Amino acid sequence: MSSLLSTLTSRLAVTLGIAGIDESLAVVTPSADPRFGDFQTNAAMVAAKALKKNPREVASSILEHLKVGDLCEVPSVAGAGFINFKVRESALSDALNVIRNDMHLGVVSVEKPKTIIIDFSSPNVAKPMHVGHIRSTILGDSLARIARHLGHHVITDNHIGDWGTQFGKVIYGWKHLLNRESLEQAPIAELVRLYREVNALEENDSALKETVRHELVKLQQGDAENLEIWKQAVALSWREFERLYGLLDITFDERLGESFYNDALGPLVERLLAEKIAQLSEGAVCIFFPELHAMEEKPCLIRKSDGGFLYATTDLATLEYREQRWKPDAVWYVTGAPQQLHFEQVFAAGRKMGIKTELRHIAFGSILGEDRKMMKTRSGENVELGGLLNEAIERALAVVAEKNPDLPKTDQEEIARLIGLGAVKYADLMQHRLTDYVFSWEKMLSFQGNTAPYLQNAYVRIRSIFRKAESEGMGDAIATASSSITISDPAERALALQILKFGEVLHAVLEDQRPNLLCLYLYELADSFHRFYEACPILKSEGDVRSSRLALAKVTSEVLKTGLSLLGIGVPERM
RNA sequence: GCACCCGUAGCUCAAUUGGAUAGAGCGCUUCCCUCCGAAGGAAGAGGUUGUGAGUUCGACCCUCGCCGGGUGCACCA
Repeated sequence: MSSLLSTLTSRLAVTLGIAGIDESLAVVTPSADPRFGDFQTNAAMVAAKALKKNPREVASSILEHLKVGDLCEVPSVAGAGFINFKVRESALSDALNVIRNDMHLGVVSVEKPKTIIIDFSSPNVAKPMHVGHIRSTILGDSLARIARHLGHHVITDNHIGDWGTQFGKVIYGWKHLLNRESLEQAPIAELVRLYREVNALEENDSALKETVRHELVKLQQGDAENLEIWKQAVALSWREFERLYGLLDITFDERLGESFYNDALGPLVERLLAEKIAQLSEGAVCIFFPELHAMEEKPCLIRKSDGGFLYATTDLATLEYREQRWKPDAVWYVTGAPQQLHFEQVFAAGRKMGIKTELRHIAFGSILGEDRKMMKTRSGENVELGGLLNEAIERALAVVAEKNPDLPKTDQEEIARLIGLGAVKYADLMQHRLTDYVFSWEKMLSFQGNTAPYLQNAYVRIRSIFRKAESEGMGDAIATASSSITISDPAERALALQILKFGEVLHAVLEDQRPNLLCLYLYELADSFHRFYEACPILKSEGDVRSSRLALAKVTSEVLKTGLSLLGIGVPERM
């Protein structure tokens, strides 16, 4: 079923073809200002440039052949050569009635589904997840949800840091300083304690330093005891990670950490050397990019002079594994902007290895504290994610308890969970991902403005209308609300047009991996609804008008719920 | 030094292939609850989009030069 916009676009394309103009110029967009109609196309102006003709004349000649009378009022040429469309109310009603009965709410799946691997979150074992992981985790999850919703085949992979030099200290600490009880209660905290204590002891004790290093070497060589300790540390860390992912409602298809690729690193380096893709330089093995001007002096190191491997080595082995196992069309890495150079190197190296897959670094900015510096605790440490989420829920609970004290405690807690977690996620996703943003409890938990609670509340309010309708015996009105939507009032019209945009916005989000566009859309949808709600009485109207308005409210609530779910945010029925 | 990212209202941020008079929220000034949830709505003040050129019918967006902030740059991840 084609949407209003896509119908207009295809009609325009046909007309352009007749006029001898490139059909790819047939782009129709929602108008920026209602005074210019509902939709517009700039095709005439773009075409005029290529043809070296007067834009307005081109626009006029396009209109001579364009047949859209069934959908719009007579299109007009305006300004420098814009063509404006004002949709007929009947066409608007028709389009909305189609969407209302469409379980995908007007969202059309992509024509050619891709296999997309999304690599995100990636915490380090034996360390707590902290604010630094928030954006990767939330952004990656949302992109995965949206890509799936549009019909892509998505594989989410949590490439955790489960192998590294920190294990020398952890293992030594485990053997000599372990507190079993603490380990049971708060495993990661105990592992961190071990790491720190050994680190401090090492400072002035070179003999100990050597012992600790030896523990790491034993682990790398496969020593049974050390391997067992390592396995337990990984398992215990996972236990805590999963608890957080469960709270956030985030799941992964794969959890292939760095250690999974250990055995592949040596052979990979040897092969790249043999194939002359890599070479020895100052004792290390590097891949050089003399053909890439910006990276002439930025080689990718894949083996240290002491024989150890690096981050890039694991990434290349991982990439190769993914290529062989899934043959993906794209691999997306959701990590911070500072890692840009690293990924440019890995991608360039990958291309030298013959990998054609679309590789994208989905970079994002930092979360700042109120002081506009990287967010830290007062003592200068990373803010732990678990504590942050708990605080969000507690703060939300305080608000819910105050605004709605009559609700049962368990309901309040459930609502607070949805609001608190939604607030944290939304505050992150609503920002353009590349900009740094200032973390503010007050702003994200406010019920006013562009926040998750505001959107959740818009949904709740609609649900409340339906509860009221039922309690007042308007069951028949609800039943007939599925019969037909009729648009007449300007506020209804604005809401209807906004609802119809849902089908387009998700594609735009995925184009640049920017969920903030979906946030903006949902905020504008809630805004349109509130204006409609003010201007158009629903339950106080009667007959067809009432059932039409109920239906309009219903679709709005469904789009809100679906849209929020694609951001990983749930909605309560009341709050 | 080189590379990348960012400079938009007092503050926090948007702006749909380069489109029409650059939009929201917070804060500030006024209004609107005998009326479906005021957790809302209506109206107002607030801008040389860091800066100087260039390309274009048209530039927050593209090109070049400056200024300011952030990040990264051979054996950490």
